[in-house]
Amino acid sequence: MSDTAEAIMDAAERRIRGAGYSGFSFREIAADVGVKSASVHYHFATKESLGAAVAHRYTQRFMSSIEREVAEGRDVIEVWVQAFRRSLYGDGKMCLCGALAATSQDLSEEVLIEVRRFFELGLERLVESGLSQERATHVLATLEGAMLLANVLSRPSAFDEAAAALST
Amino acid sequence: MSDTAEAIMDAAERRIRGAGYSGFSFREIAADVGVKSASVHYHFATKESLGAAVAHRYTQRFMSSIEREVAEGRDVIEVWVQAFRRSLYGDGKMCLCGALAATSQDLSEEVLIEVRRFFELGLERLVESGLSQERATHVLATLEGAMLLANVLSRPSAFDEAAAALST
DNA sequence: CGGGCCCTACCTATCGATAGATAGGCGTGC
DNA sequence: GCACGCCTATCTATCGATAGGTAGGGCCCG
Repeated sequence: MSDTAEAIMDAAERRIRGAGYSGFSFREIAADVGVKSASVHYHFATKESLGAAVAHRYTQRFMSSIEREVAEGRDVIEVWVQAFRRSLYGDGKMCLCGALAATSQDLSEEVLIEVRRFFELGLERLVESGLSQERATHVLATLEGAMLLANVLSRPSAFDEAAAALST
Repeated sequence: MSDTAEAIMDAAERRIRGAGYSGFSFREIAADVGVKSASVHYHFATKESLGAAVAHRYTQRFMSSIEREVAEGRDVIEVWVQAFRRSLYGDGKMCLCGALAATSQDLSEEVLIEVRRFFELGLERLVESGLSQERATHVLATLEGAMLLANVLSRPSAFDEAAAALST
């Protein structure tokens, strides 16, 4: 994976987390990176393949981070809350897969598969950590919803308010 | 408000709930209603004004329904859970304002104001019903996140799993 | 060594489709 | 007769995608 391809994925990730799948274009990404839109097509043949690649990388990174911290013996719920919280307070944007999931009906199959994978893997990890299926779904839903509220209200503290009940 | 204008808002609401703000066009709406795109512009000068009008109507209807049911003496949490659940099981789509909020960074100010209003009014109503600020935020976040998961996973039962903890 | 060859990583230019938006005309009913 | 509702036709901008070309680096073969 070349530096340019990485930079393209970074730019696409930023754009998607702010404005969803329809919220970014090859020209914008190209401008962000400093190349022409045709060069973005060189690295990613279609918009779908770029979207899917970004979602896949996001999921890998996210789950790896979670697994590493859980392996350190930290409380599972706390690890998940902090993973989302870092992302929110870091740049004030949505969870990438949350932003994509909200408009799931205009995602191509290729992208949808990757987005679903994020949520399925997430629930799987939570259940493996000892939570019931109900509790796992509740935790993931609350964290995604908390990101949504904090973002749209431009009030990060809304995330903490919503997530507080998970820790008790 | 003419029948056509109502039909335009109905069509826009359906499209937005499935694919977000960028996920609908004047031509699609026009085809849904059975007129030409220029006629949609006759009723709503700009896409922004249509989006804002739809979000405003959605909020009004939603809050009115909630208030009516709460006035009947039903449990507040149960009323909120059922309001979202009906929408999900009815047509398998997102909460309109949730779908818009997820891509808040590419909404115009006009639309963003209406979307924010939904969440601010919602929190206000929940607090007025006796919930703490934290609890109100938790409930709204969980319900929005539960809609998100149920939709992207095409598994309505995920909503019930996520929301179950709210009723206990 | 060096010429031929292919590959990577970009470029310019352009395609057809579609987006939101507008101008101006036609017909119906009060 | 004029306001309303909808039309045809068209505009400009932008979309994802493609065609075709170029600079430069590595590699093999004689």
